[in-house]
Order: sequence, then structure tokens, then C-alpha cells
Amino acid sequence: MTEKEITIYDIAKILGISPATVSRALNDHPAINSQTKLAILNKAQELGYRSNTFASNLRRKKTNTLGVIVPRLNSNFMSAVLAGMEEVANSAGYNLLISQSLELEKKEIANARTMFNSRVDGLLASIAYDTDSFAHFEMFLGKKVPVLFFDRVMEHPKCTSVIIDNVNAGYQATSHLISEGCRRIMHVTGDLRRNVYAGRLEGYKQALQEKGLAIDESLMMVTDLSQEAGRLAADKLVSMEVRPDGIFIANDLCAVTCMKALKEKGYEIPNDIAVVGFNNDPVSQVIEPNLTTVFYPGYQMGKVAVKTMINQLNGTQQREINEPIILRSELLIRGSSLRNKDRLI
Amino acid sequence: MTEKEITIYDIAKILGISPATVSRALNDHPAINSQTKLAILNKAQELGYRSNTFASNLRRKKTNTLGVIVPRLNSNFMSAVLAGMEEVANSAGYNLLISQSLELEKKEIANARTMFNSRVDGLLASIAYDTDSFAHFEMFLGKKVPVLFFDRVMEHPKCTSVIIDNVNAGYQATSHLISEGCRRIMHVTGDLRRNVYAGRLEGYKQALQEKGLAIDESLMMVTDLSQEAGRLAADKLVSMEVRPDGIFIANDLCAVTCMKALKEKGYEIPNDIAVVGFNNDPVSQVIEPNLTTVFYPGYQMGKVAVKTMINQLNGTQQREINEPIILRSELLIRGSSLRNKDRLI
DNA sequence: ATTTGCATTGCAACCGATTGCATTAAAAAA
DNA sequence: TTTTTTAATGCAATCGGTTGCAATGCAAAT
Repeated sequence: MTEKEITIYDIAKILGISPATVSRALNDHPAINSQTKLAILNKAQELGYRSNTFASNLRRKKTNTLGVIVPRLNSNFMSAVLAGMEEVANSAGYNLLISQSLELEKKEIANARTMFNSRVDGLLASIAYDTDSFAHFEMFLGKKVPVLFFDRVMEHPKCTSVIIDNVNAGYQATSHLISEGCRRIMHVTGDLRRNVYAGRLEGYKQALQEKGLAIDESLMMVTDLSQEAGRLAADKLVSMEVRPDGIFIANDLCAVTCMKALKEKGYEIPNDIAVVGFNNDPVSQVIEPNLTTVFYPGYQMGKVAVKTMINQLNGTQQREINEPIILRSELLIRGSSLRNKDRLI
Repeated sequence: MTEKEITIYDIAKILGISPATVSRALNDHPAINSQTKLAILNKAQELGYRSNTFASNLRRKKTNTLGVIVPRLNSNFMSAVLAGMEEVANSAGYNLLISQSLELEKKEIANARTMFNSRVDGLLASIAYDTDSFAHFEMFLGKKVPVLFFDRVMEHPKCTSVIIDNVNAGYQATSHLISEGCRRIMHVTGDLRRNVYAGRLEGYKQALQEKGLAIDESLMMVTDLSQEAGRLAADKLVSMEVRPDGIFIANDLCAVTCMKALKEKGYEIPNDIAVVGFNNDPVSQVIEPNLTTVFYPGYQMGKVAVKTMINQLNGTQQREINEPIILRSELLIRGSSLRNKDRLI
């Protein structure tokens, strides 16, 4: 019944006109008479015609598809980003081809290759923990396919980045701890090859330096920011001769797990140890005391990333391409770090 | 430089052979001499050839793409499902086209149409709160494109479903509360047109009935399961003349918010009110006391859904198609409902 | 009456890979 | 040596839109 696919040739034959006219009518070409256009549209509707994207793509050399590579799909932050991306892409007529690297450069490269072969019009990527190579992105640039990085970015003169100011965020977080009276602040972070972690560390150091506190390598811990890492951080913290009085962890879930471990060991938060996390994950408002954290505009980041990409594809984008787009993050002060309760508004 | 796209014609010309041979070689066709094959593969590599998917799809009438429609991308459960889907799809050479309905039938229909026009080989869907129509799925079946539902499903003789046994899960949850001494159990759920919520409610009723407890309509609350709904549930609970002593909420985030509200109002959990949630969201292990919940195998559900779909596409699938695939869920008993502490192993 | 201009529509060559059906050459059988 | 079989490759049509250029028809201008 609805079985056979209808083509513009079928419509053309029935209406006794040429396929070219049908094609133009369906694309709302101005040169087509509005009567004709209407007749064609009606007939198409009636027959259940659907455009064959492949034929169209083949001819136009355009796919209307954007590739997205993320480290993990199942993270609160990433799903917010994707939700934002999907919304903008969808309303602009673009499809999203999504894949995850599982934090492995190897898989990231494989995914990039797939996207490349699928001929996405543009690529949006947030890179894995252990990625060093740029080659798998270079191939896109070679074919003039724009590549945009978000959150975890790579510096490249031809690639736009959408990020937050990690240095500043790290600085804010650390300054806050200092102003709450912390003098020995531990920092738990991820792979320092990644801008997000390197930046936060940098901000952490800046704040210490500015306030005249010593920068102590033994207080920094590079981990994978998993929940397990949170437990290890707690272990390390309590085993130190001179116990830290504050800790800044670059991920909320990790921070929350650390808090749980500390509480189990009998420490009081924030009085014994003040804690600051990162991301504003839902768990940050469930743990007690609520976790002070950096709000990370995931949803907005997704929207901005796709909007920027589409502008670039349309040639609308005029701005200096290598200038990163920086979104506003914000330190949300909650109980886990607030020692002078009366200071809360 | 790498600018121009290489086609099989280019390779054919350079090697002085026909494009047909090149095509066959690249697809590892058995009739091609292995020497020739090797030469072609090398040359293709050397020239940076990449297959044009559109030309191929156009000719083969196959897209190697699966469409996925979910209510929301930014939920812990959904991102787990998607992660599972992506893994299986990717390793089977399929791409995923993902979109979200934002719980609106209208957008779900629009998304389905896009997928339809993109000619996905199969559609995987979990339906929105307010979807009534089946028409937007019917069109796929008309073109013999398989449709598979997961989690939130619609019954249809031609569609496979991948679900958990919601009735049983609801039954387990409620029975557990009863066995902990609850006699007046409230139930907060979502739109009852959706199997997941209808099922859990059904199980809730079964358990009550079996234990000789009255089924009281005023104890059931249909909501959107948002965090706000959790607060409202707490309000309603405390305002009742005869206060409930247990509450079963069909979503963890909602349940956790409800718990927070109850705690603020001075109620003790689980002694005053025992709470059971649903989904095993990370927050369930952060709230205190930890939330008893139903483990929901999202990751596995995603994997099974795509695996099933691919088998069906390959014609491998023999089983009765309208028999739903039921995954195992599990009640995870934690502090929020455990009154007889010594019973914990 | 002739020319010019504009609005519509059609022709036909693409886009790049796939595949049924020859064809050719070389090896095996007669 | 001739015929049959087998292996390897080529021919050419096909998938369904798109688009530069030409053609047509009719109204307005000369």
C-alpha cells in the first residue's frame, strides 16, 4: 500500500510536468508559479511523498548533520549540553550524530573517522582524558569542515572553543575557601593535559599566591575524578601529618563521595574541613551540608556551541574564529564551605 | 591539498581498471583478486579516499542509521540508556540520530517525521508524557521500518518492547514498605497513560490488596514527578488528617526532594515515614538516610534495545515480535525504609 | 507590427557507488 | 589441440534530486 516510495518523477508524470519543476516547487523556488507550486505540494502530500535525503545530499554535497563527540553520555553535565545542542540543531533543521569516546583517545579517533566518513557538515567535540593527537581533527579541517570544541578543548588557530573561565572559577573557589579561614587547601583534579583541570589548578595556585599561602605540591592530587577517587582523597587527607582544613574538588560527584567518606571518619564539614566542588550537579543539593560548587552552564553551552557552528556554516560568523567564547560560571556558596553562617544572606 | 574528494573513479583511472572493480575491492568482494584488492586498498589509503555514504545509501536504500526519540536527554536514566545504545550501535556499524520530545507529543511527532525523512533503518522510542496518537509511528511500519519501544512503550502487535516488570517492581516496593510496618502508604506517580506509571500503581494496589490493606484513592497522587512535585507531595502528606507512614514515589529525584522537605518539617525517616523511590539515581545514595529504590538497568536496556533492533534488521530475529523483552529490576533496600535495622545483613 | 522583457518551465548533465549480466583470459579437462 | 570450467574484470544502467542554461509563451514597449 504505502509500500513503494514516491519520487519527484512519479509526481511529475502524474501532473504532466518535468521533475525539475517538481523539485523546485518542493524547495519553494521563487521562479515557480504559485498555482503550480500548490498543485505539486498537494499531490506530494496526497501520495505520501518524502524527499530522499541521500539523493539530495549527494547532489548538494551537504548533509545537514552535525557530529558530536563527548567523553561520556551518562553524565549530568553532558546530558544537559546535549539537550541544549539538540534543541538548537533541531529547530535549525540539523540532525545530530552523537557518539562517546569513553575517555579513550583510541575510541575518539575511531568516532571521528566515522563522523568524517558520514560527512558531517561540522564537528563538535569535547575531548577525552588521554587525547594527545590532533590528527583526527586535522582531517576535517583539510576538507574545510569546521571543528568546534566545547568544555574540554584543544587550542588550534582554526577551531572555535566554547568554554568557561576555568582559571577564574578555580580562583573564585579557592579564594572563597581562604576567606572562610582555610589555610591549608587540598585540590583534587583530573588529567592536567585537559584545559579544564589545568585551568582550575592555575586559578587555585593564583589564589594561594595572592593571599600569601604556600603552594604545596603534596596538596594536589591528580585523579580520574571518579567516586573512588573521592574516597581516596578522603583517605589521603586524613592520613596527612598536617591535616588540610579545606578541599577543592573539580567534580561534584567525586566531592560528594569524599564528603561522605570524611563524615564517616568523624570529620565535621565545614568546620573541620570546608569543601568546594564543581558542576552544580543535583547531588550537590542533596548532600548535607549542601555542597558549595561552581555552576556550570551546560545547557547554555550546548546551545551556544551549535548556534556558533551553524552561523559558521552559513558564513554568518564574522568574528575572529580563534577567540574562544567564554560563558559565565558562578560560585554557588552553600553550607559545605560556609563557616561564618551569619554571612549568608 | 587534501581539498578535492577522491572517488572510486579517480582510483580506477590511476590504476587503469574499472570503477566496478574498485567498488568491489573496497567492499571486500570475493571475486576480486587479492593482488588487485591490495593495490586498490593501498591507493585508496594513499589518496585519502573516503566512501561517499550518500551515493552508497542512495543505491542500496539503506542508511545504517537508527533513530532514537527520548522524552529528555538530561536525565540520569536516559543518558545511561543512550550510552548503552551508542556502544552497541557503534560496534555494529550503525549511527544514532538522537532527538528529544521534551515530554510533548507535538514535538515527538515532529521528531518522528524528521527521522522518517532521514530514512532511518529503524526507530527506537520512549514516548512522552502526553502522547496519545500512534500515527507518527504507523508511518514507519507502512514502509516496513521496524519500530521498537523501550521503557515507556505503546502496545502494538508489530512493535517490540524492552521494559522492566513495572507491576512487579511496584509490588515489591510496596510489599517491602508493608513488611516494615507501614499501614498507610502514599503513592506518587506520573501520567497513568504511560505503562511505567500505570504498572507501578497496579503493583502498589496488588500489594495492598494482598496484605488486606485498603486502597485509598486519596493516597494516590498523579504528578509530573518533578522536584516541585516532591515538595508538593510532602505538603500534602503532612496536611492529611490521618498521616501516612510510608510513601512510594516513582522517581528518585522527586523522592529525594520530598525527603528533604519532610526532614525540614521535622519528620524522621524512616520512623515517622518510610520512603521508597525508583531508578537508583546517584542522589539516592547521597541523601540521608540513603534512599531505598528500584534499580533500573538503563545501560543494559539501551544495549538490549539496539541489539534487538539490529537482529531484526538482519532478519536474525526469529522470536515472536510482540512478546516484550523484560529486564530484571531489583529493589535495593536502604535506610530510608528500613525500620528494623537488625534485619539488614 | 516588431522587438524587448519577464515569468515559467524543461532539458540534460551531474553527484558517486552498486550490481546483474557480459566478457576475457587463463587453467583444467577432454 | 580443442573444449570446458573457473577466476577476474568490465559495461552500463540505476538510485532520486539538483541546477545551469536554453526554450517557450505572453505582455509591454517601441
